[in-house]
Amino acid sequence: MRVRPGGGPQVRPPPTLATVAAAAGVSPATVSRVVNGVETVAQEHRIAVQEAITQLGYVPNRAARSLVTRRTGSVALLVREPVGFAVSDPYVGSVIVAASQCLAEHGCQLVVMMAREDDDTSAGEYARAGHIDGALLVSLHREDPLPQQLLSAGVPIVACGRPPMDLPGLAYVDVDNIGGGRLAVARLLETGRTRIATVAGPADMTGAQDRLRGFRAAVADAGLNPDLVATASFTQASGERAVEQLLAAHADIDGVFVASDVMAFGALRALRRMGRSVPSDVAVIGFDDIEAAQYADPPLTTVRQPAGEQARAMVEALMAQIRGEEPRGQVTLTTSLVVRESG
Amino acid sequence: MRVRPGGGPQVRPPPTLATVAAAAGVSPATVSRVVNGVETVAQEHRIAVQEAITQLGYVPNRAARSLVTRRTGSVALLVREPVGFAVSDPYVGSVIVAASQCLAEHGCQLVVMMAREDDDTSAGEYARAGHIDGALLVSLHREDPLPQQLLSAGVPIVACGRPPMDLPGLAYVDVDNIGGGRLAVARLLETGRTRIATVAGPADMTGAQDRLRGFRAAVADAGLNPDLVATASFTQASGERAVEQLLAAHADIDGVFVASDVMAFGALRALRRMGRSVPSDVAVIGFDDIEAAQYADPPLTTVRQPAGEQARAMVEALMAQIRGEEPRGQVTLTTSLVVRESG
DNA sequence: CAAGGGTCAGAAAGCGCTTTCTCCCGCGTG
DNA sequence: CACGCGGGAGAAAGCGCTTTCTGACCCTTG
Repeated sequence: MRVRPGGGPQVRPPPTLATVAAAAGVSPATVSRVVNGVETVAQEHRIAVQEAITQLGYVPNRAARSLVTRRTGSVALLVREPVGFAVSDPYVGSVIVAASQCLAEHGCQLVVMMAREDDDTSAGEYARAGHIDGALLVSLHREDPLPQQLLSAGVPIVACGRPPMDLPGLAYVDVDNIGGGRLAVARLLETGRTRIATVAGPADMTGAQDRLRGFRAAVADAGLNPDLVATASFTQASGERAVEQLLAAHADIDGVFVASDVMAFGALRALRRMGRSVPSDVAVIGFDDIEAAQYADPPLTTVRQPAGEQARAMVEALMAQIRGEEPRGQVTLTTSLVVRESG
Repeated sequence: MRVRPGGGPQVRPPPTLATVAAAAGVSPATVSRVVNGVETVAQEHRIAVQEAITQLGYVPNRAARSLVTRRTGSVALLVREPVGFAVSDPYVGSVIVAASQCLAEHGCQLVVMMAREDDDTSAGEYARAGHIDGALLVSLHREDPLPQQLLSAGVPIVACGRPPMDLPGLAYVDVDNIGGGRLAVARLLETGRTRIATVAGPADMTGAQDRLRGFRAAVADAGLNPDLVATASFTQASGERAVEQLLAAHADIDGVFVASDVMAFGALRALRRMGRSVPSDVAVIGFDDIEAAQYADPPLTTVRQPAGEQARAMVEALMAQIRGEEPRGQVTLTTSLVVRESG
C-alpha cells in the first residue's frame, strides 16, 4: 500500500532517531544517549541534538523502545468488577484519578481495564504480552485467579486494599478499616447513642468485613449489642433497603454506622421516608468521605480514607517492584473521623 | 544484568514466535500467518502451530508487532479537564465504561489520560509517539490546542459532543441537547407551570449552551419569560447556589430545568432547605439520567441521554477512521424524557 | 618519546514481529 | 515431453530503538 486509500490529507511520517542524527550531524547512538540522559556526551553534540529534536518535533517511538528495553512505561489498573462499579463508585474513581496523576509524575501511563464476563483471560494475556510494566488491582474478589496468574508470570502487582485470597507474595496498600469502624462507633457513643446498628458491605470483600469487625469490637467493648447488622452491596439502593430492614426489626435504633457514603445516602433517604430526623432521632455515620458527603442533607459525618495517599502508596510500591527492589509488602494507612451534621 | 538483583522467583522469558515455530516444526513466518489468520496455510501446519501455541502459552509481543504494523491496538480517551471531573461526573464515567467495553470488542484497549496543568503537551506527544491508534476527546474547552495538533499529525480523533472550536475535519458524536431542553420545558408546561427557570452549565461548553438554547426557545414559544436563567458549573454545590439565587430573585418560580442531574441534586437540596416541596411547589427536571437520579428524593424526572449509544457511536466512528475510511463526520443522537416524581 | 589509560562517539547487533520476495513442487496444458 | 502456472512455505529484510563493543583521540606519565 503506497497511499492510504480514503485517508485524509497526506501526512509525512514522523521523524525517527536516524532523521535527528542526520540533522544534528551525529550518529543515532549519540542521539539515543542524549534522549536518555546519558552523561558521556560532549556538550557541543548534546546541544546540536537537542536543537534538532525540537526543530523536527521528534518524539521517540515507544514500541521500538520497549521492544529493546522490555519496559513499556504503562501500568494497568485492573478493576475486577463486572463493569460500571468502578466508575460509579466515587471512592474507586478518586483512586483512579490519583493513581493516574502519580504515575504521570513517573512518566508512566495508566491503562484502565475492567473485567468482562465474556472474556476473563484478556487482562492476564494483555499483561503477559509485555504491554505493561505492572498492574494495580482494584476490587478483588476471593475466587479471582488473576493475581496468582500475574504473580507467577512475574508481573509486578499491587492490590488496592488487603486481598481476600491467601497469596503471600502479594503486595497491597490498605487503610485501617477496623480502626475506622471503631472511630465511627466511638463518635456515636460520645453523642449518647445506645442502640447502635450498622449497614455492612459484602461478605467477600476484606474492607467491608474489617469495618464490620471494628464496629462489633467497639460496640461490644461498650457493653452494647453488637448484632444489629444488615448487609448491603455498596450501592445506594441496597443501603436504603438495609436501613429499612434494620428499623423494621428494631424501631429504637438511634445510631447507624454505614460502611460507605453511597450507602449512607440511601440510609438518609430511608430515614427521611420513615419519619426519623437525622441526627436527632438517628445519627448516621458513613465511610469514605467522598466529595458528595458534604452536600448530603444533612451533611454526612463520615470516616475518611485517604484516597490520594492510598493511590500514591500503591504507585510507589509498584514502581519499586518494577525497579526490581524488594517489595515493602503491606502498608496500612490510617483513617480519621470527619464530623459534620448527620452524627 | 544477568539476574534481577532483588527480584522474586526467577521467571523464564515468555515464548516468542521463534520458540513456537521450532516447537511446531515450521518457520516463524508460518506461525505469524496462523496467528494473524492468513488463509494460505495448510491445515496440517495450522493445527501443529495452534497446539504449540496453547502448549507454550504463547502471547504475541505487542511492541514488536506494532513496530512493524504501525498499529498499537490501543486508543486514548483524553479528558480535557483539570482532574477529577471526569470520574466525579457520572455521565462521563458511563461514557468511559461503555467506550472501554466497546473497544474491547474490537480487540482494543483504552488508555485514559486526564489533562494535567503542569504538562499540557504530554497527551499530544504520547499520541504522536505512535503509542495509540486514535483518540476519543471528552470535555473539550474552546481554547484547547490539542484537537488541532492531533488533526494535523494525522491521528484519528472523535470528540464527545460537538466541539466548541471551529475545526471542519473534526468528527464528533453529539446528543440532541436543544431537543432535550425543549423536552424538559414541554413537560413543565404540561404539568401547568408558568414561571419556569433554568440552571444552565458553563458558557464555554457546547452541550450546556445547546440545552439553554432549547430551554429559551421552548419557553418563548409558550409566551413565557425566557430569562429566568442562572449559570452553574455542573457540580452539585454550584447547582444548589444557583437555585438559591433564582428563588431569591423570583420567589414565584414553579418549575426549574437543571442542565445536569448532579446539579439537580443540589437544586433539590436548596429547595428543601427553602421550604419548597417538590414537585407540588416547584417541579424539577434534570438532564443525563445518571443512575443516582432514580434514588434522589423525590426520584428525579430527567432528560435521558444515551451514554452507551454515544460511546458506541464514537468508537465505531473512530475505528472507521483508523481503517482509513472516509469519516462519517457528525452524528447526533436523540434524547428522551424519563418521568419520575420530581417534575 | 613511547606506553598506558581514560573519554567519548560510531558501528553494529539485535529486541520479536510482519511481510515481501523467492523458491519449490505439483498440476494442467499445448 | 516441455512449459507455465499457482498454491504454499521459508529466507530475509527491516520497523525504530538501545547497548555493547570497538576504536579514535588526547592526555598523562615513566
